[in-house]
Amino acid sequence: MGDIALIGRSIGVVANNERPLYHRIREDIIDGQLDAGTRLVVAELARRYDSSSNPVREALHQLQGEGFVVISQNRGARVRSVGEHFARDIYDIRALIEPYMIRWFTANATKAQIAEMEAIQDEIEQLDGDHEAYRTLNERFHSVSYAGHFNREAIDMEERYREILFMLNKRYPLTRSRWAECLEEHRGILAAVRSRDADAAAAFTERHVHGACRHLIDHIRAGRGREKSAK
Amino acid sequence: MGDIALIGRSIGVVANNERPLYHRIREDIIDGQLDAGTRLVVAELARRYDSSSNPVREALHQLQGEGFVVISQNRGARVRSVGEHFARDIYDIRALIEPYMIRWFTANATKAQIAEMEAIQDEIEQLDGDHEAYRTLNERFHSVSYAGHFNREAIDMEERYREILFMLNKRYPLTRSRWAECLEEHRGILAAVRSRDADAAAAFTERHVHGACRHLIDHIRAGRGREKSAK
DNA sequence: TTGTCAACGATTGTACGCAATTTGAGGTGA
DNA sequence: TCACCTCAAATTGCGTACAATCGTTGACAA
Repeated sequence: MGDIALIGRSIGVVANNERPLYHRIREDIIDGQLDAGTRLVVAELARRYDSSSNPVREALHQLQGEGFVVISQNRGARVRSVGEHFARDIYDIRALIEPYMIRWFTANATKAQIAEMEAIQDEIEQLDGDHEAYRTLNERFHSVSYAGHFNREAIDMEERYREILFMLNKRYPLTRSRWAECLEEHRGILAAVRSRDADAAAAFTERHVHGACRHLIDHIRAGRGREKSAK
Repeated sequence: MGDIALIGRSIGVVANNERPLYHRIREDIIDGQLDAGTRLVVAELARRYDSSSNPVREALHQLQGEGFVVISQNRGARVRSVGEHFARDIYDIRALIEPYMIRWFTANATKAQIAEMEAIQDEIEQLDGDHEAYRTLNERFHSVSYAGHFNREAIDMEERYREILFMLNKRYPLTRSRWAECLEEHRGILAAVRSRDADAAAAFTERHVHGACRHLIDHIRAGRGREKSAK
């Protein structure tokens, strides 16, 4: 077996087949490797991911379809930059979807699922200012309740929006007061789920989303204020 | 200058530049030229739209991102087939989004917009069983209230879902009873908007969506029943 | 009838050439 | 100094060809 040829080939194959190019670019956008507004030059990306232009173009078009990328005629692709408006629009939608989803969860959750949520919440309670850990656990907390929902379209939408907002939120720290609110809201959700009170669960969830929205927008505005004064 | 070459070239250019390939395929999917489940073979489409494989591939990937097409690894693309489940999932989401949008419209509609809605509703009232016309006017009726909304993401989502459901609903006629319900619901929405009663407008809108959902699903089930007995 | 396997069709990735467009740099003139 | 023009480089978008790979199909044998 031609070792060298195989090695050369397999490096390429491994790098390419590891995962679809589309996923890799998407992840790099979400975790900030490619941050908002960055130009996405086809030739560059092809080199970067050790691929060629066709797969890159296809991935970019798909990402445009999902809203992560904006392609303009003859001007190429850019990572979608999420401004205050867009963020508020998305949170508005989440404020409708999440209560809808938690309602079903409240009615259908198994004891094991509830126990899992409680375990995660316990971990969160014991956290002490570690934002990174909080974001991860918060994600897990909510995904317990949404992952099993019957409405796959809603799940996918939620995921997309969560990812988009994730890459925006990462830039801003959680204030102490918001942290406290989050704990409060989580406790409220848990209590409601335990007692199978769908209305209460929905109400707490809506508060949770609106709270997150206000928190983010305050930070964006503060950030813009600082930018302006720096000028 | 090689005339023949130029002619060959210019025909291609004219046909291609009419509109982006992506739009043309999307429209053909929505209005049923390419119906659900159809295989989308790249070479075929390239011929059909007088283009080449690269643009087709890109268009298909973008359409996948938007949910109109499903691409499976090494098995090619198909027009997404919308089953009962998916339809209900989408209607569930619309039942959240549309009331949200009508609320804003109720608070912010200009007199001219309300008058426009009334004019469209008058036309609908005078219709007599013409389903085709009803669908068009119904679309216009609702687009008056949604097109001006501040939440662009919600508008785009609504439009996508409406198009997906449009291509499904087209296969089934409107029953007399559903027709009557629709008129009733429209009148309710109009009255609520006129009196700036957001809650009422939202309630009627939600009923409108749920009614449409039930109507469609009944037809799908009836259709399946007929298929089975035909076997 | 069932299972195997080879041929075929289609997708997927790669490569190259060419036209059209955008963009930025530099020069010109008011 | 500033507006405006020109031009060249960079990049996109499209067309084409081709190799590798995967799924499917259908013939054939057990």
